This record gives sequence, structure tokens and C-alpha cells, in this order.
Amino acid sequence: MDKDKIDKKDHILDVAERVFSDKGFDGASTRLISGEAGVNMAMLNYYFGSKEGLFLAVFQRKIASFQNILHNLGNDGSMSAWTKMEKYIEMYGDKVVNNNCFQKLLYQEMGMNRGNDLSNNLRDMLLKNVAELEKILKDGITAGEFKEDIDIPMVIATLYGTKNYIINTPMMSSALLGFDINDEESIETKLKPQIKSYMKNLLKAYLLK
Amino acid sequence: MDKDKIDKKDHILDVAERVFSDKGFDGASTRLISGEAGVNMAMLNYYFGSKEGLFLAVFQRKIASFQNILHNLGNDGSMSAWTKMEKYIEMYGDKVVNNNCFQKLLYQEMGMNRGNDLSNNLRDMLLKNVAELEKILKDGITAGEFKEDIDIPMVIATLYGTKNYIINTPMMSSALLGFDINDEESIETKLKPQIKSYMKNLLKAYLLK
DNA sequence: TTACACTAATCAATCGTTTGATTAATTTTG
DNA sequence: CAAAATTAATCAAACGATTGATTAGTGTAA
Repeated sequence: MDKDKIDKKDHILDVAERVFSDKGFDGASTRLISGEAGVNMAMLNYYFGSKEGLFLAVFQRKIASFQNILHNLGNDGSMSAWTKMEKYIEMYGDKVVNNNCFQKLLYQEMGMNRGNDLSNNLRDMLLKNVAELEKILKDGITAGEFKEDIDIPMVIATLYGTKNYIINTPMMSSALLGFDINDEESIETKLKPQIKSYMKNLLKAYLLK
Repeated sequence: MDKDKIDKKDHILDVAERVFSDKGFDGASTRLISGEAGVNMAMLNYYFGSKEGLFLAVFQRKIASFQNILHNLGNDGSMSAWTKMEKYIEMYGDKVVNNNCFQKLLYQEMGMNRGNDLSNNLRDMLLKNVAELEKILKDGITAGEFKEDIDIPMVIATLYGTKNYIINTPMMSSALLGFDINDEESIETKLKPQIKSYMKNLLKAYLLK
């Protein structure tokens, strides 16, 4: 069946996503990926053309799902700007845990100075999400809800930077927070509530008049 | 002269620091590093034993200088907790620009899940810096200067995370901020003042009663 | 001479990729 | 329908290139 093929490709992508995010692009060999996925090495090239093609496919699979999640939020006129921010924080707090291995991979690659198209694609993708945030913040200012002198780009850097710091340096954040960042239950019961609550308080204090 | 040897080693370390931070450990080949440094490939092993030894040496050279910078701050009783925080932010804002290529390398390596001793050493080193911040924040609470329900680990994550986000993903932050993050003059005249001012305002709103 | 600094050449290992052969599945043909 | 032809999926083996590392030898200064 065709279904099996898709499942198999998907399985390879799952494994590749994990291995890439652990070892980085250069550190993850095709032998390791194929080995962990339980498929023949040649299948990677058969399906994805090349190692870079596989890497790209890992991202492209996710990009679509990220695309239109946020767009509805910014254009909803019935909510106050701050309520939108709270919704945004809620969503982003959930994304932290669900896709933390992909998020790690994403920002790892963004940090590299590869001349690839990939880097540009990723940047544009992220900028779309960021644009929604910008819109919410600007609307909040013009509506008189937020202070006029808030630093929008920096707020965005804080929002994503705080999250990245926690999930990208688990050794540090585990020691800081007092529980294991890599443990799924701890993430669900401790990290998610904590980061949501903190971020709301932090931004409430900074943004609201 | 022995001086020449030291200068040469130092030159190699400078180059290695930059190349490692650009390409990552696995992506940076010894041929590339030696080529950019203008030395024979074998000199890397001659001086540093191995590629990993070179990598380690890049860090060890910096670690010492980071060690005792912050310690004086926490134990100065004459300053208020908030003044200490401001001093901390000033210092950290300067560090952003001066060592941004090393900082990138540092957190790149911290993100990797290598079982190395290096990762543990780096974590311990960073935790020492973090401990000073923790002390300032705790003292501020007991002194009645800061709110009692502030989330100390999260504040630290925000402080370092915001900085890391900006310097580790220059493609994103350049687009966000509207100027080139990699341009030294822009960093000096724009980024440094902006990040200092923002971080003070942000934390003032969140920390102070 | 002796110890050190340095180089070109070379090493085995591993890299990503390609190959030719084999099997499984599908389509076409009689 | 059944046989033949075609395509897709999979594999072990090997490819050339590159990796980090080592060697044997050259030059140099004390």
C-alpha cells in the first residue's frame, strides 16, 4: 500500500528530527540516522535525494502546521490586545513542550552561518509568526492599552529567547529550575504552568499601563 | 622566542574560536581552521594534541577571565538590590558585544548532549555566574525591595535568553531590530544601549514593588 | 650535537553517495 | 484469468572524497 510508504518516510523523518537535534547536521551521520530508523542507508537518498534533502524535509513537514495557527489570533477584533497576548503565551507555552526537539533543531540551524536557502526559508517562516506578535503589540499601543514606549522587537526577543534558553540548554535550566527539563511529566506539570504564569506576569508588568 | 610560540597559539585559538562558532564543532574541519590561521595542519595536533584538545583550549582560555568578574558585586552591602541589578545589566550588556562569538560557541556546545566533561565544566562555570544573580535577587526580596512572588530562575532565563536569542540568531534579530547585528558599529551605538535600557525597564516593572 | 619548531606526505577511518542485484508489487498483454 | 512486462522498494557492497591524526624528515637556534 501507499500508506506504508508514507508511514515509513514519516518514521524516518521522526528519527532524523531527533538525531539532527541531538547531534546537529554535521554530527548526525546518515549511517546513524538510518541505523536508528531501522532502514537501509540507501533509502535516505532514495526517498530524500541527499542528506540535505532529508534535513530540509524534516523542516518542511513542520512548517505547514506552524503557518496558519497564529494568523487567526491577530485578526480577531473581539479580544483586547492583552487577552490576545495571553492567548499567544498559552499557545507558545504548549508548543514549548510538544515540539521542543524540533524547536531546538530550528534555532540550532538558524545560528549556523550556512549560505543555504534553508536558513532564509526558516527565517521567513519565523518572521511570519513574529509579524503576528508585532501586530498585536502595535494594536495594543494604538488602542491605548499598552504603554507607548515599549520596545517591541525586544519583547519578542524576550518571549522566544526565554523559551529557547530553557529548552536549548537543558543542563543549565534543569539546575536552575530544580527539576529535569527532559522529563516529560515534569514538563507537563511544572514547566508549562510555570513559564506561562511567569511570562504573563512579566509582560503584564511591562506592557500594561 | 617563547613569546612567538604563545602568540602563535593565541592566534590559532582566535581563529578556532571564530570558525567553531560559525560552523560548530563537527562542521569545522582542522584543515579549515589551520588554513584560516595560516599554519600547517599538523601544528594543531602539535600544540593542542587533538581537535577536541583545541576545542577545549578555546574554552579554557576564556574561563579564567569570566571567573571573578561578578563576585565582587554580590557582596557589596552599600548598594541597593536594584542598583546591583542595574550594574549587572550594564556589565552583561557590554559582554554581549565583546565576546559574542564566544558566547555563541558556548551555548552551542551547551545545547549539544555530549557526555563530555566539557559540558559539565561549562555548566558549572555558568552556574557560578548565575549564583551571583540569584543572590542579588534573593537579597532584594528579603530587603523588601523586590516583590515576594518573583520567579527567580525564570528571570535569569529571561536575562540570558533574550541576549542569546539576539546574538545566536543574527538573521532573525537583524530583521527584527532593523540593523545588522554583525556590524560592530551598530552593536556599539544601537544594540548595546537598546538592550541595556530595555532590560532595565522590563525588570524594573517586574521586580520592584 | 641536541632539542625544538615546522612541513609535506601519508595513514586508517569515516563520510555521503552510488551502484548493481534482488525482491515485491503493479500493470499490461494475450 | 494467467503469464509477461514493468515499476517500486530494498539491500549489501563499494565508491571517491574528506576527516582527524601521524609519520618521517627538514630546518634552526642554543
